[in-house]
Amino acid sequence: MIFDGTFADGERLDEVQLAEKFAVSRTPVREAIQRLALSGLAEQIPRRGVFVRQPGPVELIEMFEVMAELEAVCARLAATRISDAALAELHATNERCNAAVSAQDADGYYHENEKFHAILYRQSGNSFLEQECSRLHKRLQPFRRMQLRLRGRLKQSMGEHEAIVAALEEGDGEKAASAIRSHVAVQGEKFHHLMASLKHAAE
Amino acid sequence: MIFDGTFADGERLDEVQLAEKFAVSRTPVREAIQRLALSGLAEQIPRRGVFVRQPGPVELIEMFEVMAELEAVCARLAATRISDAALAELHATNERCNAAVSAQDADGYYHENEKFHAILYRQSGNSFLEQECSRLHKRLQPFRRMQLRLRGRLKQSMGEHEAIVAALEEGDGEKAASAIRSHVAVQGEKFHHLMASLKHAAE
DNA sequence: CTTTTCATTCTTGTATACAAGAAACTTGAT
DNA sequence: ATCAAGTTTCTTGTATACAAGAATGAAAAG
Repeated sequence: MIFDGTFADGERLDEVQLAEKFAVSRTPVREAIQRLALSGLAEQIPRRGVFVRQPGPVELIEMFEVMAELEAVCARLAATRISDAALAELHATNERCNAAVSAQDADGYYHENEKFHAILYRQSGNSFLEQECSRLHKRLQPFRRMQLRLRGRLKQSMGEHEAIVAALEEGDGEKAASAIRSHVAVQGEKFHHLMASLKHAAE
Repeated sequence: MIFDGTFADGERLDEVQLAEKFAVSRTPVREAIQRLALSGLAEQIPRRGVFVRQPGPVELIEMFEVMAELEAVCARLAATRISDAALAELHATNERCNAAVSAQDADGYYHENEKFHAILYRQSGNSFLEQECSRLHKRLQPFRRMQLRLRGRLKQSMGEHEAIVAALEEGDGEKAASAIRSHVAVQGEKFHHLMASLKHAAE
Protein backbone atom coordinates (compact mmCIF):
# COMPACT_ATOMS: atom_id res chain seq x y z
CA MET A 1 0.00 0.00 0.00
CA ILE A 2 0.89 3.62 -0.39
CA PHE A 3 0.60 4.29 3.34
CA ASP A 4 3.13 1.66 4.38
CA GLY A 5 5.93 4.06 3.72
CA THR A 6 6.73 1.93 0.69
CA PHE A 7 6.11 4.89 -1.56
CA ALA A 8 7.34 8.38 -0.90
CA ASP A 9 5.63 11.53 -2.03
CA GLY A 10 6.30 12.46 -5.62
CA GLU A 11 7.64 9.05 -6.52
CA ARG A 12 6.79 7.81 -9.97
CA LEU A 13 4.86 4.57 -10.21
CA ASP A 14 6.73 2.66 -12.86
CA GLU A 15 4.39 0.37 -14.74
CA VAL A 16 6.93 -2.23 -15.85
CA GLN A 17 8.59 -2.25 -12.46
CA LEU A 18 5.31 -2.88 -10.64
CA ALA A 19 4.29 -5.36 -13.32
CA GLU A 20 7.28 -7.60 -12.78
CA LYS A 21 7.09 -7.10 -9.03
CA PHE A 22 3.58 -8.56 -8.97
CA ALA A 23 4.31 -10.94 -11.82
CA VAL A 24 1.53 -9.66 -14.04
CA SER A 25 1.46 -7.73 -17.28
CA ARG A 26 1.27 -3.98 -17.56
CA THR A 27 -2.43 -3.94 -18.31
CA PRO A 28 -3.80 -4.76 -14.83
CA VAL A 29 -1.10 -2.60 -13.28
CA ARG A 30 -2.22 0.34 -15.37
CA GLU A 31 -5.83 -0.19 -14.31
CA ALA A 32 -4.88 -0.34 -10.65
CA ILE A 33 -2.75 2.78 -10.95
CA GLN A 34 -5.55 4.66 -12.66
CA ARG A 35 -7.85 3.73 -9.82
CA LEU A 36 -5.34 5.19 -7.39
CA ALA A 37 -5.09 8.36 -9.46
CA LEU A 38 -8.87 8.74 -9.56
CA SER A 39 -9.21 8.26 -5.82
CA GLY A 40 -6.77 11.09 -5.26
CA LEU A 41 -3.83 9.09 -3.96
CA ALA A 42 -1.80 9.74 -7.06
CA GLU A 43 -1.56 12.35 -9.74
CA GLN A 44 -1.55 11.50 -13.38
CA ILE A 45 0.36 13.63 -15.87
CA PRO A 46 -0.28 12.69 -19.49
CA ARG A 47 2.62 11.01 -21.24
CA ARG A 48 4.67 11.46 -18.09
CA GLY A 49 3.28 8.86 -15.74
CA VAL A 50 1.49 8.95 -12.42
CA PHE A 51 3.13 10.13 -9.24
CA VAL A 52 2.34 9.34 -5.61
CA ARG A 53 0.67 12.27 -3.97
CA GLN A 54 0.85 12.22 -0.20
CA PRO A 55 -1.36 14.93 1.27
CA GLY A 56 0.56 17.82 2.80
CA PRO A 57 -0.24 19.29 6.22
CA VAL A 58 -2.61 21.88 4.81
CA GLU A 59 -4.56 19.38 2.76
CA LEU A 60 -4.77 17.01 5.73
CA ILE A 61 -6.23 19.67 7.95
CA GLU A 62 -8.70 20.51 5.24
CA MET A 63 -9.69 16.88 4.91
CA PHE A 64 -10.18 16.56 8.65
CA GLU A 65 -12.28 19.68 8.65
CA VAL A 66 -14.52 18.25 5.96
CA MET A 67 -14.67 14.93 7.81
CA ALA A 68 -15.74 16.73 10.97
CA GLU A 69 -18.44 18.63 9.13
CA LEU A 70 -19.71 15.55 7.33
CA GLU A 71 -19.93 13.61 10.57
CA ALA A 72 -21.64 16.58 12.16
CA VAL A 73 -24.24 16.41 9.42
CA CYS A 74 -24.64 12.69 10.08
CA ALA A 75 -25.14 13.36 13.74
CA ARG A 76 -27.66 16.12 13.16
CA LEU A 77 -29.68 13.99 10.80
CA ALA A 78 -29.32 10.91 12.98
CA ALA A 79 -30.64 12.81 16.00
CA THR A 80 -34.12 12.71 14.50
CA ARG A 81 -33.83 9.56 12.43
CA ILE A 82 -31.93 7.13 14.64
CA SER A 83 -33.63 3.91 15.73
CA ASP A 84 -33.72 2.60 19.29
CA ALA A 85 -31.89 -0.52 18.18
CA ALA A 86 -29.08 1.60 16.77
CA LEU A 87 -28.90 3.63 19.96
CA ALA A 88 -28.55 0.40 21.91
CA GLU A 89 -25.83 -0.73 19.53
CA LEU A 90 -23.98 2.56 19.99
CA HIS A 91 -24.12 2.01 23.74
CA ALA A 92 -22.86 -1.54 23.38
CA THR A 93 -20.05 -0.43 21.10
CA ASN A 94 -19.11 2.27 23.57
CA GLU A 95 -18.94 -0.25 26.39
CA ARG A 96 -16.70 -2.51 24.37
CA CYS A 97 -14.61 0.59 23.72
CA ASN A 98 -14.40 1.18 27.43
CA ALA A 99 -13.28 -2.39 28.01
CA ALA A 100 -10.61 -1.96 25.39
CA VAL A 101 -9.39 1.22 27.05
CA SER A 102 -9.13 -0.57 30.42
CA ALA A 103 -7.23 -3.41 28.78
CA GLN A 104 -4.90 -0.92 27.05
CA ASP A 105 -6.00 -2.62 23.86
CA ALA A 106 -5.39 0.08 21.26
CA ASP A 107 -6.27 -2.15 18.35
CA GLY A 108 -9.47 -3.30 19.98
CA TYR A 109 -10.42 0.28 20.68
CA TYR A 110 -9.62 1.18 17.14
CA HIS A 111 -11.94 -1.49 15.82
CA GLU A 112 -14.87 -0.52 18.02
CA ASN A 113 -14.28 3.10 17.21
CA GLU A 114 -14.63 2.30 13.54
CA LYS A 115 -17.89 0.57 14.29
CA PHE A 116 -19.13 3.57 16.26
CA HIS A 117 -18.61 5.91 13.35
CA ALA A 118 -20.02 3.42 10.85
CA ILE A 119 -23.24 3.18 12.85
CA LEU A 120 -23.46 6.94 12.97
CA TYR A 121 -23.07 7.19 9.21
CA ARG A 122 -25.73 4.56 8.70
CA GLN A 123 -28.15 6.24 11.06
CA SER A 124 -28.03 9.47 9.12
CA GLY A 125 -30.67 7.73 7.06
CA ASN A 126 -28.92 8.87 3.90
CA SER A 127 -27.01 6.07 2.23
CA PHE A 128 -25.25 8.42 -0.16
CA LEU A 129 -23.97 10.42 2.78
CA GLU A 130 -22.99 7.15 4.43
CA GLN A 131 -20.96 6.19 1.39
CA GLU A 132 -19.19 9.52 1.17
CA CYS A 133 -18.36 9.48 4.87
CA SER A 134 -16.98 5.96 4.65
CA ARG A 135 -14.88 6.93 1.67
CA LEU A 136 -13.29 9.90 3.42
CA HIS A 137 -12.98 7.98 6.68
CA LYS A 138 -11.05 5.27 4.91
CA ARG A 139 -8.81 7.83 3.29
CA LEU A 140 -7.99 9.41 6.66
CA GLN A 141 -7.71 6.07 8.43
CA PRO A 142 -3.93 5.92 8.74
CA PHE A 143 -3.70 9.45 10.11
CA ARG A 144 -6.60 8.92 12.45
CA ARG A 145 -5.00 5.80 13.81
CA MET A 146 -1.86 7.66 14.68
CA GLN A 147 -3.73 10.07 16.86
CA LEU A 148 -4.93 7.25 19.06
CA ARG A 149 -1.37 6.62 20.13
CA LEU A 150 -1.34 9.97 21.93
CA ARG A 151 -1.21 9.71 25.69
CA GLY A 152 -4.60 9.94 27.29
CA ARG A 153 -6.31 10.28 23.95
CA LEU A 154 -8.21 7.02 24.31
CA LYS A 155 -9.96 8.07 27.47
CA GLN A 156 -10.72 11.51 26.15
CA SER A 157 -12.12 10.07 22.95
CA MET A 158 -14.35 7.77 24.99
CA GLY A 159 -15.85 10.69 26.82
CA GLU A 160 -16.56 12.42 23.53
CA HIS A 161 -18.33 9.34 22.28
CA GLU A 162 -20.53 9.28 25.32
CA ALA A 163 -21.41 12.93 24.88
CA ILE A 164 -22.40 12.24 21.30
CA VAL A 165 -24.64 9.31 22.25
CA ALA A 166 -26.21 11.35 25.02
CA ALA A 167 -27.05 14.16 22.61
CA LEU A 168 -28.52 11.66 20.18
CA GLU A 169 -30.65 10.19 22.93
CA GLU A 170 -31.96 13.63 23.75
CA GLY A 171 -32.68 14.08 20.07
CA ASP A 172 -30.63 17.28 20.15
CA GLY A 173 -29.17 17.45 16.66
CA GLU A 174 -27.12 20.61 17.12
CA LYS A 175 -25.58 19.35 20.34
CA ALA A 176 -24.66 16.04 18.72
CA ALA A 177 -23.25 17.87 15.72
CA SER A 178 -21.01 20.14 17.74
CA ALA A 179 -19.94 17.25 19.94
CA ILE A 180 -18.74 15.21 16.99
CA ARG A 181 -17.22 18.26 15.35
CA SER A 182 -14.86 18.75 18.24
CA HIS A 183 -14.30 15.00 18.37
CA VAL A 184 -12.98 14.87 14.85
CA ALA A 185 -11.46 18.30 14.53
CA VAL A 186 -7.72 18.58 14.27
CA GLN A 187 -6.33 21.17 16.60
CA GLY A 188 -3.64 21.88 19.15
CA GLU A 189 -1.60 18.87 20.17
CA LYS A 190 -3.29 16.63 17.67
CA PHE A 191 -2.14 18.90 14.91
CA HIS A 192 1.45 18.85 16.09
CA HIS A 193 1.36 15.12 16.32
CA LEU A 194 -0.04 15.00 12.84
CA MET A 195 2.78 17.18 11.57
CA ALA A 196 5.35 15.01 13.26
CA SER A 197 3.91 11.85 11.77
CA LEU A 198 3.86 13.50 8.38
CA LYS A 199 7.54 14.21 8.65
CA HIS A 200 8.08 10.63 9.67
CA ALA A 201 6.08 9.37 6.72
CA ALA A 202 8.12 11.47 4.35
CA GLU A 203 11.38 9.88 5.41
CA MET B 1 -22.65 11.26 -22.50
CA ILE B 2 -24.70 9.18 -20.18
CA PHE B 3 -27.07 12.06 -19.42
CA ASP B 4 -28.07 12.66 -23.03
CA GLY B 5 -30.57 9.88 -22.85
CA THR B 6 -28.22 7.90 -25.05
CA PHE B 7 -27.89 5.28 -22.36
CA ALA B 8 -30.75 3.93 -20.33
CA ASP B 9 -30.50 2.67 -16.79
CA GLY B 10 -29.20 -0.85 -16.48
CA GLU B 11 -27.85 -0.94 -20.01
CA ARG B 12 -24.64 -2.83 -20.50
CA LEU B 13 -21.70 -0.91 -21.90
CA ASP B 14 -20.37 -3.21 -24.56
CA GLU B 15 -16.66 -2.74 -24.98
CA VAL B 16 -16.36 -3.87 -28.60
CA GLN B 17 -19.44 -1.95 -29.62
CA LEU B 18 -18.15 1.30 -28.10
CA ALA B 19 -14.71 0.58 -29.47
CA GLU B 20 -15.85 0.41 -33.07
CA LYS B 21 -18.24 3.31 -32.52
CA PHE B 22 -15.35 5.56 -31.55
CA ALA B 23 -12.96 3.82 -33.91
CA VAL B 24 -10.46 2.92 -31.22
CA SER B 25 -9.36 -0.33 -29.66
CA ARG B 26 -10.88 -1.87 -26.57
CA THR B 27 -8.09 -0.70 -24.30
CA PRO B 28 -8.93 3.03 -24.10
CA VAL B 29 -12.62 2.16 -24.02
CA ARG B 30 -12.05 -0.04 -21.00
CA GLU B 31 -10.17 2.73 -19.24
CA ALA B 32 -12.91 5.23 -19.92
CA ILE B 33 -15.57 2.81 -18.73
CA GLN B 34 -13.66 2.12 -15.54
CA ARG B 35 -13.49 5.82 -14.89
CA LEU B 36 -17.24 6.01 -15.21
CA ALA B 37 -17.66 3.07 -12.86
CA LEU B 38 -15.38 4.66 -10.27
CA SER B 39 -17.20 7.96 -10.41
CA GLY B 40 -20.44 6.17 -9.64
CA LEU B 41 -22.14 6.55 -13.01
CA ALA B 42 -21.87 2.86 -13.75
CA GLU B 43 -21.64 -0.35 -11.80
CA GLN B 44 -19.03 -2.94 -12.53
CA ILE B 45 -19.78 -6.61 -12.01
CA PRO B 46 -16.72 -8.84 -12.37
CA ARG B 47 -16.73 -11.01 -15.47
CA ARG B 48 -20.15 -9.65 -16.35
CA GLY B 49 -19.44 -6.15 -17.57
CA VAL B 50 -20.33 -2.68 -16.38
CA PHE B 51 -23.86 -1.37 -16.42
CA VAL B 52 -25.18 2.18 -16.56
CA ARG B 53 -26.50 3.22 -13.22
CA GLN B 54 -28.87 6.14 -13.31
CA PRO B 55 -29.66 7.32 -9.81
CA GLY B 56 -33.19 6.50 -8.67
CA PRO B 57 -35.47 9.03 -6.98
CA VAL B 58 -34.36 8.06 -3.50
CA GLU B 59 -30.69 8.32 -4.30
CA LEU B 60 -31.22 11.65 -6.04
CA ILE B 61 -32.94 13.11 -3.02
CA GLU B 62 -30.11 11.83 -0.87
CA MET B 63 -27.54 13.42 -3.13
CA PHE B 64 -29.36 16.74 -3.07
CA GLU B 65 -29.54 16.55 0.70
CA VAL B 66 -25.78 16.04 0.89
CA MET B 67 -25.22 18.84 -1.61
CA ALA B 68 -27.35 21.16 0.51
CA GLU B 69 -25.42 20.27 3.64
CA LEU B 70 -22.06 20.61 1.95
CA GLU B 71 -22.96 24.02 0.60
CA ALA B 72 -24.26 24.97 4.01
CA VAL B 73 -20.86 24.11 5.43
CA CYS B 74 -19.23 26.23 2.74
CA ALA B 75 -21.50 29.13 3.62
CA ARG B 76 -20.85 28.82 7.34
CA LEU B 77 -17.10 28.72 6.85
CA ALA B 78 -17.20 31.44 4.22
CA ALA B 79 -19.11 33.74 6.57
CA THR B 80 -15.95 34.24 8.60
CA ARG B 81 -13.37 33.67 5.88
CA ILE B 82 -14.74 35.46 2.84
CA SER B 83 -12.82 38.36 1.35
CA ASP B 84 -14.30 41.70 0.41
CA ALA B 85 -13.31 41.12 -3.19
CA ALA B 86 -15.23 37.87 -3.25
CA LEU B 87 -18.26 39.53 -1.72
CA ALA B 88 -18.15 42.13 -4.45
CA GLU B 89 -17.89 39.40 -7.04
CA LEU B 90 -20.89 37.63 -5.56
CA HIS B 91 -22.84 40.85 -5.86
CA ALA B 92 -21.73 41.32 -9.44
CA THR B 93 -22.64 37.74 -10.31
CA ASN B 94 -26.02 38.23 -8.73
CA GLU B 95 -26.64 41.35 -10.77
CA ARG B 96 -25.76 39.52 -13.96
CA CYS B 97 -28.16 36.84 -12.79
CA ASN B 98 -30.84 39.45 -12.42
CA ALA B 99 -30.20 40.74 -15.92
CA ALA B 100 -30.49 37.20 -17.24
CA VAL B 101 -33.80 36.74 -15.44
CA SER B 102 -35.15 39.95 -16.96
CA ALA B 103 -34.03 38.83 -20.39
CA GLN B 104 -35.64 35.40 -19.87
CA ASP B 105 -32.19 34.05 -20.58
CA ALA B 106 -32.25 30.68 -18.85
CA ASP B 107 -28.83 29.64 -20.12
CA GLY B 108 -27.30 32.92 -19.07
CA TYR B 109 -28.82 32.57 -15.64
CA TYR B 110 -27.58 29.02 -15.46
CA HIS B 111 -24.04 30.11 -16.16
CA GLU B 112 -24.00 32.89 -13.59
CA ASN B 113 -25.60 30.56 -11.08
CA GLU B 114 -22.76 28.12 -11.57
CA LYS B 115 -20.33 30.95 -10.93
CA PHE B 116 -22.16 31.97 -7.77
CA HIS B 117 -21.84 28.53 -6.26
CA ALA B 118 -18.25 28.17 -7.43
CA ILE B 119 -17.30 31.37 -5.63
CA LEU B 120 -19.03 30.14 -2.51
CA TYR B 121 -17.08 26.88 -2.60
CA ARG B 122 -13.84 28.75 -3.07
CA GLN B 123 -14.55 31.15 -0.23
CA SER B 124 -14.98 28.32 2.25
CA GLY B 125 -11.21 28.60 2.45
CA ASN B 126 -10.95 24.83 2.22
CA SER B 127 -9.81 23.65 -1.19
CA PHE B 128 -10.58 20.03 -0.41
CA LEU B 129 -14.14 20.99 0.43
CA GLU B 130 -14.20 23.08 -2.72
CA GLN B 131 -13.18 20.06 -4.77
CA GLU B 132 -15.76 17.78 -3.22
CA CYS B 133 -18.51 20.33 -3.72
CA SER B 134 -17.57 20.84 -7.34
CA ARG B 135 -17.58 17.11 -7.91
CA LEU B 136 -21.05 16.60 -6.51
CA HIS B 137 -22.31 19.77 -8.17
CA LYS B 138 -21.15 18.48 -11.52
CA ARG B 139 -22.81 15.15 -10.88
CA LEU B 140 -26.13 16.84 -10.08
CA GLN B 141 -25.80 19.36 -12.86
CA PRO B 142 -28.31 17.85 -15.30
CA PHE B 143 -30.97 17.49 -12.64
CA ARG B 144 -30.32 20.94 -11.24
CA ARG B 145 -30.67 22.44 -14.68
CA MET B 146 -34.10 20.91 -15.11
CA GLN B 147 -35.37 22.62 -12.01
CA LEU B 148 -34.61 26.00 -13.49
CA ARG B 149 -37.25 25.38 -16.15
CA LEU B 150 -39.93 25.52 -13.48
CA ARG B 151 -42.21 28.53 -13.72
CA GLY B 152 -41.14 31.36 -11.45
CA ARG B 153 -38.18 29.39 -10.18
CA LEU B 154 -35.62 31.80 -11.59
CA LYS B 155 -36.95 34.76 -9.67
CA GLN B 156 -37.30 32.76 -6.48
CA SER B 157 -33.76 31.44 -6.81
CA MET B 158 -32.52 34.98 -7.24
CA GLY B 159 -34.09 36.04 -3.97
CA GLU B 160 -32.44 33.14 -2.22
CA HIS B 161 -29.08 34.15 -3.62
CA GLU B 162 -29.51 37.63 -2.27
CA ALA B 163 -30.43 36.31 1.16
CA ILE B 164 -27.28 34.21 1.16
CA VAL B 165 -25.07 37.14 0.23
CA ALA B 166 -26.75 39.32 2.83
CA ALA B 167 -26.08 36.76 5.55
CA LEU B 168 -22.46 36.47 4.42
CA GLU B 169 -22.09 40.23 4.59
CA GLU B 170 -23.40 40.20 8.13
CA GLY B 171 -20.93 37.45 8.89
CA ASP B 172 -23.77 35.33 10.18
CA GLY B 173 -22.66 31.79 9.37
CA GLU B 174 -25.73 29.98 10.62
CA LYS B 175 -28.07 32.26 8.73
CA ALA B 176 -26.10 31.82 5.52
CA ALA B 177 -26.03 28.06 6.08
CA SER B 178 -29.77 27.71 6.54
CA ALA B 179 -30.40 30.06 3.61
CA ILE B 180 -28.39 27.93 1.24
CA ARG B 181 -29.80 24.73 2.70
CA SER B 182 -33.30 25.70 1.68
CA HIS B 183 -31.95 26.98 -1.62
CA VAL B 184 -30.56 23.61 -2.58
CA ALA B 185 -33.00 21.32 -0.79
CA VAL B 186 -35.33 19.23 -2.88
CA GLN B 187 -38.88 19.46 -1.69
CA GLY B 188 -42.48 19.96 -2.79
CA GLU B 189 -42.91 20.90 -6.42
CA LYS B 190 -39.26 20.56 -7.13
CA PHE B 191 -39.43 16.97 -6.03
CA HIS B 192 -42.34 16.21 -8.31
CA HIS B 193 -40.59 17.81 -11.21
CA LEU B 194 -37.55 15.74 -10.42
CA MET B 195 -39.62 12.59 -10.44
CA ALA B 196 -41.19 13.51 -13.74
CA SER B 197 -37.85 14.16 -15.35
CA LEU B 198 -36.59 10.87 -14.02
CA LYS B 199 -39.43 9.06 -15.71
CA HIS B 200 -38.62 10.93 -18.88
CA ALA B 201 -34.97 9.96 -18.66
CA ALA B 202 -35.92 6.34 -18.22
CA GLU B 203 -37.87 6.20 -21.49
C1' DC C 1 33.78 25.68 -21.57
C1' DT C 2 29.05 26.26 -22.33
C1' DT C 3 25.07 25.74 -25.06
C1' DT C 4 22.24 23.95 -28.58
C1' DT C 5 20.69 20.40 -31.42
C1' DC C 6 20.19 15.80 -32.86
C1' DA C 7 19.91 10.97 -31.95
C1' DT C 8 19.10 7.20 -28.94
C1' DT C 9 16.58 5.21 -25.35
C1' DC C 10 12.97 4.80 -22.28
C1' DT C 11 8.05 5.24 -21.01
C1' DT C 12 3.40 5.85 -21.77
C1' DG C 13 -0.55 5.00 -24.70
C1' DT C 14 -2.94 1.98 -28.07
C1' DA C 15 -3.84 -2.12 -30.80
C1' DT C 16 -4.17 -6.95 -31.20
C1' DA C 17 -3.89 -11.70 -29.70
C1' DC C 18 -4.98 -15.09 -26.28
C1' DA C 19 -7.21 -17.22 -22.05
C1' DA C 20 -10.89 -18.00 -18.95
C1' DG C 21 -15.45 -17.64 -17.41
C1' DA C 22 -20.37 -16.74 -18.35
C1' DA C 23 -24.42 -17.02 -21.22
C1' DA C 24 -27.10 -19.15 -24.67
C1' DC C 25 -28.40 -22.77 -27.47
C1' DT C 26 -28.88 -27.52 -28.67
C1' DT C 27 -29.64 -32.12 -27.74
C1' DG C 28 -31.12 -35.87 -25.15
C1' DA C 29 -33.80 -37.92 -21.47
C1' DT C 30 -37.79 -38.28 -18.49
C1' DA D 1 -43.34 -31.04 -23.69
C1' DT D 2 -40.23 -29.71 -20.26
C1' DC D 3 -36.03 -29.83 -17.93
C1' DA D 4 -31.21 -30.84 -17.55
C1' DA D 5 -26.62 -31.34 -19.21
C1' DG D 6 -23.17 -30.52 -22.49
C1' DT D 7 -21.29 -27.76 -26.06
C1' DT D 8 -20.69 -23.67 -28.51
C1' DT D 9 -20.31 -18.84 -28.66
C1' DC D 10 -19.66 -14.48 -26.75
C1' DT D 11 -17.55 -11.29 -23.38
C1' DT D 12 -14.44 -9.88 -20.07
C1' DG D 13 -9.72 -10.00 -18.37
C1' DT D 14 -4.74 -10.41 -19.32
C1' DA D 15 -0.55 -10.62 -22.08
C1' DT D 16 2.22 -8.99 -25.72
C1' DA D 17 3.43 -6.17 -29.62
C1' DC D 18 3.68 -1.69 -31.67
C1' DA D 19 3.55 3.54 -32.01
C1' DA D 20 4.35 8.07 -30.37
C1' DG D 21 6.10 11.35 -27.32
C1' DA D 22 9.44 12.65 -23.59
C1' DA D 23 13.91 12.48 -21.40
C1' DT D 24 18.68 11.86 -21.54
C1' DG D 25 23.09 11.91 -23.43
C1' DA D 26 26.44 12.95 -27.01
C1' DA D 27 28.38 15.75 -30.41
C1' DA D 28 29.20 20.02 -32.63
C1' DA D 29 29.25 24.99 -32.76
C1' DG D 30 29.80 29.44 -30.58
